[in-house]
Amino acid sequence: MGVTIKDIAKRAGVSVTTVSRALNGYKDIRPETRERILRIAEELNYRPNAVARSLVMKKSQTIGLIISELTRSRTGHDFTFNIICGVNDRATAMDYDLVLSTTDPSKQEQVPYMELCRRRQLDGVILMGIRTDDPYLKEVVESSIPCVLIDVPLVGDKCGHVTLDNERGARMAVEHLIAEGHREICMINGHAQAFVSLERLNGYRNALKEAGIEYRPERVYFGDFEEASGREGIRQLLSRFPEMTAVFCASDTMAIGAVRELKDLGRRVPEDISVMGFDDIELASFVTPALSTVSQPVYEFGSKAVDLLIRMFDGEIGTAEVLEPKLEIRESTAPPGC
Amino acid sequence: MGVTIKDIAKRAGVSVTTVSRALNGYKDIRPETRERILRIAEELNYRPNAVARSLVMKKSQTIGLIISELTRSRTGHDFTFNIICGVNDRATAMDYDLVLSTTDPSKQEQVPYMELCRRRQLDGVILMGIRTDDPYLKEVVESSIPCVLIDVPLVGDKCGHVTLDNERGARMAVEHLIAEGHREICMINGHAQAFVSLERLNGYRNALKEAGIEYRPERVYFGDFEEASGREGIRQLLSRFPEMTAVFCASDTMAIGAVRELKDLGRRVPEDISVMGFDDIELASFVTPALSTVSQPVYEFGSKAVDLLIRMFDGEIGTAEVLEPKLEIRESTAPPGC
DNA sequence: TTGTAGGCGTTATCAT
DNA sequence: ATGATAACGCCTACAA
Repeated sequence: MGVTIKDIAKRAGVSVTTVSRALNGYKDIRPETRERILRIAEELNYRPNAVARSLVMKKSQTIGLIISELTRSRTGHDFTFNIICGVNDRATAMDYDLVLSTTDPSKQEQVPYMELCRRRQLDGVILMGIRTDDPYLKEVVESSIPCVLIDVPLVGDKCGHVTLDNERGARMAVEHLIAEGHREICMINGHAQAFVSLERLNGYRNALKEAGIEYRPERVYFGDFEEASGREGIRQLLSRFPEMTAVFCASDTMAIGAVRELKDLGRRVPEDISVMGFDDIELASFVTPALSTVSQPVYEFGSKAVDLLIRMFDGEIGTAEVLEPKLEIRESTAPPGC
Repeated sequence: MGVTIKDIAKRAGVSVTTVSRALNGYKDIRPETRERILRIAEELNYRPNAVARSLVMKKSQTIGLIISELTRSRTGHDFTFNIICGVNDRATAMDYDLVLSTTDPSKQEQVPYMELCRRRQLDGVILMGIRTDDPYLKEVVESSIPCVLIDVPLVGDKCGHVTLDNERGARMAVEHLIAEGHREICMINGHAQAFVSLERLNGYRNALKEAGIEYRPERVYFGDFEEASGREGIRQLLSRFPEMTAVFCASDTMAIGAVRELKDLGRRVPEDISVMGFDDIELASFVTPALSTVSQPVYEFGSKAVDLLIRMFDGEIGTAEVLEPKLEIRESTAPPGC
């Protein structure tokens, strides 16, 4: 079936060694011989067998993108997709192939990430969607295979991460609300098993502090990033803090849930309550009112992750890549009582 | 680094052959020997090297998912993502690894699909997003490697496809419009290099015919599935056919564009003009008014594609999998003048 | 039931 | 400048 260097060697009347060297651009080969070999390879439409090469080189030119709970969360859709795009594009550009894999902690998968890595000899992996309490997180970070985490701020010898300056993003969001005149600001946060939740909470708190507004922990509802928890969150907060005029949500999905629930409750957004999201998913600009939110350069998360990984292949140690958020003001926020 | 069957053999005091057979469940091996080998493999945390195995077996237990223009089209987002999920989940369940790859015909990539296939010894590929005028389509179908196309109705010995009954879907959409009382119905179609456009056009035409409404080709605008072309399309159609009361769009993205343009033009949806979409992307139910549309079981496209592929591995010839559309009536359609 | 030997396609070492 | 030869980790006749 496939033509191999052996076929070329035979046809060119040389040894496979010579063919291999000619093909790989070694210098110690007579130009004419090289020409001839290259020509024959061309004629025969030869394609190197990456599998054989991986075996002997112990390097597969392949990186793995491992996504936790790919299918389940709706929140992830847009975010995940953009990561995939970024990773794929950059990997392709850098001449790496990409294998996609997913895990589902709830399914108690016994054969986790590293299984795949060793089996397929992946040169490195990019991990996303992992919770801080995921039992395999430790395994991955401790393993010798280079890895890059998305939104999990760990660094190690062969482990780095890329994330957003979440504290800053949240702070910008709340500062905007304050600048508009709000003082009674609640927060609907993600679950505590995500580092981003903690950092966004810090941002919320710091913004209040700087404005001289008291931080009250009971004004923070912990949801799970999904729409339903946004609905639930706003309902609870509203009943306990009827004086609230604005809410900052740690995800657009929750923000959308909050807006919908508010609508059901007969409250207007932003006239009665301002709602700020986080992420800037595609939906954010399509819903009514269009969502004011904090935008993350998600595609860059993916491409930076690949770059970081490849730098570690080249011997560098893991680092942290912290990207900058950008405020995206649309229609869901306005001065109170406006 | 990695432990191999050689290590196990040494430790167990047997030959690698015996180890290999024990591990692969051959029967011609003494139970005690097998037990011992299995135990040692466990102890050593042995993992078979898929690369080595692929080399000798000429089978990689890997399928490729090749997506044309992954990043560029916004239309594709939701559709593509769901395909990825379906393919990934099913492939994992069937014990195949997945390599993701993309092509961009506009970039004149010289090393197309088959390159990847041969290089990585992919057992088969799933292709999506390919235009009928893509130069590589022929190459793929003619090649000996099993392939499944999404939305391109070709079958061959080792080539099958999965698609929707697009004619029926479009017919259902237009029939719904007609049932609501519309008779002046225009269409915003996708580009002619997609088979689905042609079939949806057929559905539109057939629905009109069955209702005794004259089909007028000039009432069909050909866009490119993207939002901008929905805007452009509705503008042109409206100026030429002011009597129009409804429009059927071949994609939700174009429908959303049409709705937005109508809004800009001061027309109300659905009071002045009813708008029907196609695809039922996530956005469809979030925009205002929520989009009436034709739903495709996209996730199933992905999983069915994997199933079909694996059946071809087992010797079956390519077949066509045609899935059923489902009407999703929401708020963007209503009786005319309502 | 188990072992020997050869090979999968490639690269690397060491001669020549 | 080129060629044997030996890996890489695994599988599979064929022997014993």
